[in-house]
Amino acid sequence: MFSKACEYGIRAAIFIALQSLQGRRVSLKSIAAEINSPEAFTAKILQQLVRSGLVESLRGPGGGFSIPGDRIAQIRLSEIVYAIDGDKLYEGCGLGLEQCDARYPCPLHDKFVEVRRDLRNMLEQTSLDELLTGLEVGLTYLRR
Amino acid sequence: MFSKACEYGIRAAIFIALQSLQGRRVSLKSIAAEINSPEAFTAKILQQLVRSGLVESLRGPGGGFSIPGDRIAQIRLSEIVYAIDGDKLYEGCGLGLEQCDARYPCPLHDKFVEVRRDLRNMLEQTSLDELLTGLEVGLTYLRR
DNA sequence: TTAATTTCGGATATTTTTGTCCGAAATTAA
DNA sequence: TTAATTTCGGACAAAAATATCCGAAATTAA
Ligand code: SF4
Ligand code: SF4
Repeated sequence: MFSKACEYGIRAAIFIALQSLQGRRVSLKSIAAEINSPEAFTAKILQQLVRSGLVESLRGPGGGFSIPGDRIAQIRLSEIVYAIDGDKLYEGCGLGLEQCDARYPCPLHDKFVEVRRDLRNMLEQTSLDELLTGLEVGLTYLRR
Repeated sequence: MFSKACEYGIRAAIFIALQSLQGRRVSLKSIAAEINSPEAFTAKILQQLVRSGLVESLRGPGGGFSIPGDRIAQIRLSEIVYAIDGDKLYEGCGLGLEQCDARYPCPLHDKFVEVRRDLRNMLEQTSLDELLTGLEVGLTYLRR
């Protein structure tokens, strides 16, 4: 459904948020270890999130990544997906018939648009903090 | 949403079905031209559909691809997708957290499963002939 | 039988996605 | 100031998806 990059991005964001809640900044190293992702590749993705303003970073000893407390409830999954995958998710038609005449939609059109809209809605309505509430038991659930 | 291979496969199947209804067998060449897809790549995909028993092929002059009339109403989009992309569509979790403990689902779980189930239902409930009925005006809509 | 047509199958090439390496820049602390 | 730590950025590498090439096999018709 999503690209690997997107999966890593979401998982990383969840972990960062979880630690930020407890006032901890987390290093790339610990993130990659926690979410079980390739370190250097994860770094690239984190940079995208930083540039998009979804995550804050600080260099040097004691540095790392964090998300300000008030942002955790604001940030939606859709923002993370968009920062990484762009609007790939929202454009075009499942059949690859992007230029088909919208005035004569195929029978699949309504159903297809509906499924995609549902996915979009889900991502837009789900904030980062919502994902944390189910993880109170531990971080096990972020690993494969 | 789908792979390119899958898109070409669906479009090709639609065109073959449309022509088969009128008793015409269609060549790889005409398929690729009609659905605007790379010829050799399309050939590979058609072979997958043939091996899966969704499409019939005949070699030699006058040969080509076809779908028996009675099969056109039977074949579901899900079968085409499955023949090409396998069960990629149905497995795992959108976050890539496949081994997370299902007893402690994150808040996204229900929503995510629902979206995927809707997509699956849509594909399973849509037969090839349904897609044809919207195309009576012409084949223009199969091109980009 | 011969030639033409068309799918089949394997090898190869290109592009995109995923992943790695390494040095530079920033920050902190000794 | 120096050394250590950590993110940043660009170049590079590997893997997967997409796409091409070409000859073999099957079929048809002359
Ligand atoms: S009408 Fe059918 S083919 Fe056209 S965009 Fe909608 S789903 Fe795709
Ligand atoms: S509970 Fe959450 S993380 Fe686990 S499979 Fe479901 S959606 Fe994915």
